[in-house]
Amino acid sequence: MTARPLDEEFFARPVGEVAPALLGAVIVVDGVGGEIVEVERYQQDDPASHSFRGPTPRSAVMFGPPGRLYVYRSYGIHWCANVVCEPEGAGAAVLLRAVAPRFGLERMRERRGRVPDRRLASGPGRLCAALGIDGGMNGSVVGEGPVRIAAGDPVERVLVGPRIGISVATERPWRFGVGGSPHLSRPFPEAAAA
DNA sequence: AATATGATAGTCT
DNA sequence: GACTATCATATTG
Repeated sequence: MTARPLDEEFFARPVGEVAPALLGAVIVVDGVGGEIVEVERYQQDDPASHSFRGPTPRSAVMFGPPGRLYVYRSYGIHWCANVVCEPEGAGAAVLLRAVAPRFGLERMRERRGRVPDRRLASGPGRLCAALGIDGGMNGSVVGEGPVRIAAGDPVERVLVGPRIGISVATERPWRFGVGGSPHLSRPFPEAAAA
């Protein structure tokens, strides 16, 4: 891989650009990872975002510099990982929802137990478990610590749809996926194409 | 295959 | 005191 590492400059752009651009990129944590195949976009003008009501102790990282990890606990059990976008203060981030396993498969299987490879990292909680991301990595700089993200091959078909697991702003089509990937957390409601 | 439910704890009102 | 940016298991068809 002669892949270009994605740095702060990449993530400083509008989250609406960064989110789909992250599809196909390769995330690796301590050598374990793969291709990003599903993400969601969040921003401050967004009732579903943790940044909606301004900075709080939890969401503070979202308002910090771009290119950092925002990790939070979900439903008391799981970890979910985002990458902060846009200039400092904006409160925008991209939630990493699914990865196609490519490196460190053995390690992922150890951490996830006996599940089919297609479900190793297909979901925000599963992804964090498989890659070993936890709250201790909240605020860490992508590219400087164990977490690396590199540009990947262009994605042939980008799927777009409503986000998962939220109860407000469901009309915003801010979930993005790699068309045809068997590693999506859930299928996209595809418009019938004939 | 689709739907239902319980686990579990931090965050905010 | 209510509400999650979820997941695994159980149940029903």
